[in-house]
This record gives sequence, C-alpha cells and structure tokens, in this order.
Amino acid sequence: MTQADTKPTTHFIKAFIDEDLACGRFDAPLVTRFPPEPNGYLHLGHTKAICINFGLAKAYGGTCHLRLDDTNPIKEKQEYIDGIKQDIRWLGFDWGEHEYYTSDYFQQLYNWAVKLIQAGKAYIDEQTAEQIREARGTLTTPGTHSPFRDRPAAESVDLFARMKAGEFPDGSHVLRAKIDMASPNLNLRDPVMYRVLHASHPRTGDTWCVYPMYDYAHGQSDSIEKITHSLCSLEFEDHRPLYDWFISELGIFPTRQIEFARGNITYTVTSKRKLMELVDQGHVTGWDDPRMPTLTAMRRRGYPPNAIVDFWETVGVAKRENNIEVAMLEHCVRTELNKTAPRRMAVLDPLKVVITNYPEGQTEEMDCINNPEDPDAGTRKVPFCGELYIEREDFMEDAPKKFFRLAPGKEVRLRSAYWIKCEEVIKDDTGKITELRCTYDPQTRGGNNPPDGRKVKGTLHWVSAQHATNAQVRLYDHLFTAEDPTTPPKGSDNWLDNLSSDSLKTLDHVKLEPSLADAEAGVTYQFERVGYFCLDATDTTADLPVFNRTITLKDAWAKMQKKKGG
RNA sequence: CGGGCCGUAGCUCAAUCGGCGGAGCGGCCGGCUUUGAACCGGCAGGUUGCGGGUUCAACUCCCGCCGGCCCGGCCA
Repeated sequence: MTQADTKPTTHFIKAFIDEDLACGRFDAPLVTRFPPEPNGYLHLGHTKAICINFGLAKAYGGTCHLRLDDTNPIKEKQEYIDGIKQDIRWLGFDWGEHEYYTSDYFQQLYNWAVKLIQAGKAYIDEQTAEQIREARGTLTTPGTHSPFRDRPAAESVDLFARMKAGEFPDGSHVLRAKIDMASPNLNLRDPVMYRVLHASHPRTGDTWCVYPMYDYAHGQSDSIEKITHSLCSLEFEDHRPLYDWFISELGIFPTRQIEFARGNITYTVTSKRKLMELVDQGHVTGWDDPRMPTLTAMRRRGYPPNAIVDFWETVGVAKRENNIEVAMLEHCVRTELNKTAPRRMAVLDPLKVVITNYPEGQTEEMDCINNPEDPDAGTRKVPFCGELYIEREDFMEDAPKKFFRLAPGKEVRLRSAYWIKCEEVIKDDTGKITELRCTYDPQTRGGNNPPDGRKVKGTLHWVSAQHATNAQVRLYDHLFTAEDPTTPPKGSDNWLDNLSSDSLKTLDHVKLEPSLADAEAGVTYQFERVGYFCLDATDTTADLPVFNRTITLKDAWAKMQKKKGG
C-alpha cells in the first residue's frame, strides 16, 4: 500500500452522495452551494465549508454555486459581498456563472408563502415577540397555540399582503408556519417565516419590507437552484425536519441537507463576535491584521491558499466535535511553502563581520540556488564583499560543543560563498560584541569543500554590508497563549486575558540581500534558515520595505535549547 | 425521566456486508545534508467511553448506562 492510498480520501458525505446517485435519488451531476451571509469577513472556519462544497462538486464533476444569503438587510453590506468573492477566488475556487442571491428569490418565496397560507399551513400572528417566545414553551414543556392560529386563511392572505405593502410597523405581525406547538423539536413549534423589517436592502432597496427568515428561505433557495446536496454544519441538524417540511408541503425539488462538524483549531478564535471585539478594542490593527484568522489577514500574512485546502483534505470530515492542533495547519503551510517559496537571504539581527584577508574593495557575485526543491527555479547572483552581516545568534563567544555555528577560532561555511574562520571579537565599552574579524579560504568559493579535506558542520546565511537593503520585519506568533482562547484563564473572567504579549515583534534594522528590493507582493519567500516572509503591500513605503513573517522554519536547535532550559 | 447528534492513539481521521485496529500530524531516537530546513529510517503511544447480550468471531449488530456538544431570535 502506498502513502497516497492511506490518505483519508473518503468520508460519510461522499458515502451518502454515492448512495443517492446509485439509487437514482438524484440525477448527476452533483450540485452544491456555499451560502455565506454577507455580514462580515470570511475566516478560517468558513474555509472548511468552502473546501467541502466546492471540493465535492469538483470531485464529482458537478458545480458549486455561490449564494449570498442576504435575508437580513440590517446586518449586510456590499463591502462584505465584495470581500467574500475575493476571498473565495483567492482560495482557488470558481463558481463561474453561478452567483446567486437569496434576495433574487424574494418574489418566488413570497408567492410560495401565500400558497402555504391558502393551504392552511401558515398564518399571520399579531402577538408580540415576547408573547410568541412565552407561548413557545420550554425544552421540556409543550407550547401553546397563538390566538391567531386558526384565523381564516383569507384573512391571513390579506394581512400578509398588507404587511408587504408597508401598512404595519416592524414587529407588529409575522407569518408563521402551522406545524406543531407540542413538538419536542422547537424548530417545529410554528416557526416564524416572515417578519416586517422597514430596512433598505443592499440589492433590493426599498422594494420589500417583509423579509424571509433563514429557515424559510434557505431550503427553498436550495430547491430553486436544484442543489442536490446542501452541506452545512451540525447545529442545523435540528432544522432539517423543518427544511424537509417546507419542501414537502410545497412539492418542490427535494434537496438533501447533510450536516458535518465545523473545524475548531487550537489557539484561534473563529467567532465573529470575538473577532469583532479584537478589532474594535484595538488588540489587532484590523480585520486584515496578519494575526487574524480571516482570509484577508492570512493572505496578507503570506499563507499559500493551497495549504488551507490541503489542511482540510488532511483533516477529513466527520460529525464529531473536534479541536484540531494548529500545528497541523502550520505543517501544511510549511509543506506548501517548502515546495514553492523562492529562497533568499536576510539577516534579522545583524552582526558585522570583516574578512581581514579579503582583497580590499573587491566584490564578487555568488550563484545562489533559488529553490533546491524546484530545479526549474534556477539561480540568482548575490553580491559578496569583505564586509558582511551575519545573524547575531549565529555567533557565541563561549560555545558548547553542539553549537555548529561561529565561535572564536571556529570555522563555518557562508552559504554559497566561502568558509570563514573567526579570529577576533571586537566589543564596545559595555562589552557588547560589535564586530567579528574573520579570515576566509579562497579555495572554498561557492561554499565548496577545500581540497585538504577539512570539514565544517555549520552553514550560515549572510548579506553583504555594502549591498544590503534595509527593511522592517514583523515577527508574528500565535495571538493567544491558551489552546482554547475563549475560556478565560484561571482567576480571570475575561477571555481577552489569553492574549499573548509576544504575538508581534517588530525588527527595524533588518538587512536584506539586494534582490529583495524588488520583492513581489503576493509571493512568500523563504529567508534561508530563518523562516517564510512576504512583502506587506499595505505598510511598505518607498523608503522602507516591510516584511511579514508567515511562519518560522522548524528549528531543532531552538527546541534543544528550550528543553535544556526547561 | 424534552429532542437531536457524537464518543477509536496526545490531535484529526481510517478500518469491505461482523473477519489479525491503521494513517497523517505531534513526540522521541538515529541517518543524511552547502538551510540544525527539507528528506530518509526507526520507536513509543489503544481495556475502540463503561457494562451486558448475540456470534466460531464485535470498533462494527442489540440492550442498558456514562460523558460531551447543539436546540427555547421576529439572527444565519
């Protein structure tokens, strides 16, 4: 059995679809839909539904519709519609011509509602919201009938028309389905189908002042679009009987709703309310702050969209509650980036190195491999001279044996350049190391082994001091210190106390190899031995390029140190 | 003794119609290396929530418990 065979390529939804197709319950092709409400930005949580709906349609040679579920005009904005479309495209999915809006169906939905009233299956209720709530009963006791429940259908039809005509104020009348006030499923206790809302809609303007509720609109919209499988998250399981009830009473196309568990991820929050709190209280700079789990933020951070798609594929689909380790996502990000990211050299915390035996004034160009994982990526020239910067943490005055990097009297390789040996350490008055004096071996050009068979264990990245480009780098880390950020830490009643103080570190004196002056926005680079970084298009200025750290490289040395320390 | 859903390795998921419980991630150890990355090899980790029953055989079927999540918006 090969690796590929053991990957979880199937799950219960596929099994259901296969059954349905096999028994002729639906005709191929499969039609699915992703139905976000345009009331905010898409985040990591949404991407699971996107991948499942678009992914399944693709896998079965079907189509996936994008439907903006815009039934509540007071929360929805065009800005969000635009953002959602951009985010889905970025993820790599395409709905083609199939862009729909629930509001496109308002007239049809209205006509069907009238039909249900005429059939004695719905009625206009004039109770207040509070009265309706009280009459609904509780989880353990049945509800009671509304005094308006048995009014003549003709009266309800008339009232519904007058609601639509704008005769009644918000909250005064609702249309309710007449089902079963004693049902153990609260969704069946005469659910509200329509409410009066004198609000202007982003698309229909002031045409309507009655708007359908989710439960009434969603299934019918699926049906109108001939969606074969309506895939949604677990909390809608209790709604399925109602979903099926409307379709059955109306005698329309029977979409099948199937529910799956949403994916929770450690150290991240995906509650819209909580994300809003982070933005509003200034804990992040905005919805696109690279620490946010929104797609716009992950894009800015340099996450490759393929990594997110791979992540959900790897994780699989099931119905049980879950809390996926963020390490899984990070693994997918690194895997994708390792394959695709162009390699560059950058020194985050520069320490000057002077090569005392290098010909004064000389400069050479070194050939550097752009991506060892991709032979087609080719090479580039990187300038080298007698004054360089190396990473401060790559030098230790009193180095332990396991330290492979530079130390007094020790020799290391400069990647793709020369071997150098540390001869002298220069310090300032405070004892801080300001410069290293080294010698180089001309026989090691390109970083090659010298003819005498000498060995060296460490390879360092470097940047020519003469040619370096200055930059600001932002080091991002988990926003929270707790696996489940929504639970306040011990002794606190505020979940925001889980906020990490180390989620952003800004470095202002970073030295980049000169080619990075032309870094492309939207490309994530690997700064060798350091991590993955991308240009921050929004904060970069003409004078100072800004780079965001997408993610670190795995760091065995740091891990070893941490273990020793702890 | 309201209803619905769900319990398999630390995490996420597999396991044909009932036939020797596996993989990825994470962890640990080792190899290789011009990135302490990547890559390669190995190891640890399970009373399949618990208790009964049916069966030659149960993660799988039946019964009973226990535990977790969801549901009382004119939100979606």
